[in-house]
Amino acid sequence: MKRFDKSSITIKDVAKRAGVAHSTVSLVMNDREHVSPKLRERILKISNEMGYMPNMVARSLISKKSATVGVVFPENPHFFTITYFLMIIDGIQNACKKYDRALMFFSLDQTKGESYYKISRKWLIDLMIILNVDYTRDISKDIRDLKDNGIAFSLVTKYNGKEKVNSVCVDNLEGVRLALEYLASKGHKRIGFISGSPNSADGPERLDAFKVLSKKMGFDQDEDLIVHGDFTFESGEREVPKLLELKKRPTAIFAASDYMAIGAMRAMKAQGISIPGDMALMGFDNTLEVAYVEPPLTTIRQPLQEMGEKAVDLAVRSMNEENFEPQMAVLKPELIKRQSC
Amino acid sequence: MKRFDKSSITIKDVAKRAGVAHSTVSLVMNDREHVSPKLRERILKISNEMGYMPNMVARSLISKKSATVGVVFPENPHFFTITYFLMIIDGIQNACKKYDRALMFFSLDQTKGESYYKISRKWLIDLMIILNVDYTRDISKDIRDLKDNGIAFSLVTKYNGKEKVNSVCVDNLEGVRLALEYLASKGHKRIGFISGSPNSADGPERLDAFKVLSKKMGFDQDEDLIVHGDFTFESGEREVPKLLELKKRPTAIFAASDYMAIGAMRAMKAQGISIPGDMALMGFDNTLEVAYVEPPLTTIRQPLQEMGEKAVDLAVRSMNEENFEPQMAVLKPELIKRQSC
DNA sequence: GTTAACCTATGAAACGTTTCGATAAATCCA
DNA sequence: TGGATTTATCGAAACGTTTCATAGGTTAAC
Repeated sequence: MKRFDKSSITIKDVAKRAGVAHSTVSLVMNDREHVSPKLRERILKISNEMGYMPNMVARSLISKKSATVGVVFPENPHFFTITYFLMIIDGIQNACKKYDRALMFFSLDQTKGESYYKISRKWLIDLMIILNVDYTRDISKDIRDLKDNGIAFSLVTKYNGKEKVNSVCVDNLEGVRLALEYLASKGHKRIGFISGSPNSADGPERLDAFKVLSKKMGFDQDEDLIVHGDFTFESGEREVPKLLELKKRPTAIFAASDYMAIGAMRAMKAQGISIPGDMALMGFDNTLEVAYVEPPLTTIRQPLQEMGEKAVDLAVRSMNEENFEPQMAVLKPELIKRQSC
Repeated sequence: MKRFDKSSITIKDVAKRAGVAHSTVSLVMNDREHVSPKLRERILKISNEMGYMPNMVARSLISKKSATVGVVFPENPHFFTITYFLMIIDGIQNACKKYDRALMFFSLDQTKGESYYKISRKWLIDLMIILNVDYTRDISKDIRDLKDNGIAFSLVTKYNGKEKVNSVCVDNLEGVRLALEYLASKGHKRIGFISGSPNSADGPERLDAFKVLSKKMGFDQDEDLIVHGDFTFESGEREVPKLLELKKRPTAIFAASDYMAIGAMRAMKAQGISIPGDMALMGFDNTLEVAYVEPPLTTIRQPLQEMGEKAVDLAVRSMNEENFEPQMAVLKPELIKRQSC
């Protein structure tokens, strides 16, 4: 096993060259007071000449802060191909730039069930973004550990535990309302719904919203107009035939995620159903792909990038502001009209 | 500014509880020899009870290794929405799991032109993957610094400098050949080409391959059958009209990237051109989106996930094997037949 | 029964920072 | 001018590890 040891320039090297104590150089590097302007100037010049670069790891060890944003993501074989998450991450990366932090990723299956808190301790992550919590797993102890130890974090999902935490989510009721009102305006009153995963925050919320609003708006109320997916493409493709087989077919289908809508679209095409001619189709999320499908999918946009950025903003505030109360940011969805309705 | 200081369990805490020196605990934690089985057992038990977790930062500082893979990515406003890179990253993440390393990202615009080497020193990154080198920037000094200091790295692009380095790329000549032979087999002999960015490795390579092969295969050789894009959607949309305006139109268009092909597709649709009825269209890459466009795009697959994984594999080997010679891995492309030809 | 060889465990030093109390120098005020 | 106050700089300690030379304690060999 090779080692690299040609050591790089440290704060002590700079100090020696400048003929001062290395603690003084440290003060300069951190823009702290109590250093005379001319000495500061001189040290800065020398450190530039020498190409000094602070060692973030040593800094991290002593200060117990890491200058990173740690993103914890759920077990998923091909996480980095799921554009839903990636748009959130794009927002997170934006924020990283703003706060000058590097980005670290931790996959839950890799960390073998280690708690969020343990991950943060292990890597001295002081700012953590938690994506898409699995509701079958009880994370309340974990959340408490994070809070008790003063680690700043946000969830990008709704959190139902009793602890007050930073979280960012979309207004699902409003999103479903936008969709249903739009479909109603197109004359639909018999609407099929493909629900999302019951083990998430969004799945049940959108389902409830659909039930409540479709009743209120006077749509057909048959039990079998609702089928149950899990947000994935495959589940959309699998579930939509149940709607198509109904003696009395819906005139529009609303899927609780874009992936399911695209899956449904494939299944519908396979049966020769024309969209929107024979049947209208709507999705939810506005992920990257949906502008490219044929027909381009009408959907409800979740402001995913904003959500990622906001999650970091909140965590940063709870780190910096003395009496910051953790908060839930509920962002507004938006109707994106394309050609599938 | 709040601080979190409720300190966590360290190796010394475990040592104290076990009544041994902390260096002994260290030996146990690292599975090193020279510890009697029964003591090892006891220490392991105690450390589990106490929930000990090694501090990776301290470990990193002393060992000058970081247990991470650092990915350096090019300046790009929305990097995390570019599926081309993300598929590579998905492969890198796979490898991270395999080698039990965490993933770190460094955006070149954020690091404000810091050299790769400086980034690696700053964060003690000992394994680095460099995505998509900009050929207008001379990185040879940077590359030499990395090599001289024993930092393992791979480029995910072809590297033309004189230093031997790990790199992973696709066989562009073969890819273009697959595309052209397929088009020829469909009876095309007048083929328009949209080239990629001249500041990359792949752009000029695919362009040259097109020129050479299209001559060899006896296709029409008009200068204006070639237009110049930069791999982006917008450039495809912008450039393709030049081909459509030709007095003698091509019967097929081959774009050097999928994004350009999709852009071209939009422009062609806007002019009422039917694909593949009026004109065939091929892309290159097989990014995520192209299966969803209408018609689904026939393209040349780059094995992006494999490339990401291979890049890490090579870097790991050059770190672990005493006399490992850096190598260039040229992966084979593959023809993906869909419905645009 | 002595010496050599080995194995286990130890303690100190090191990694590159930040922080903090102490000291020295400079400035102030009377 | 001298004491008090402020400012500038320093040195040591700490962060949580790994590593390495060394000291005891066993065992093996003669």
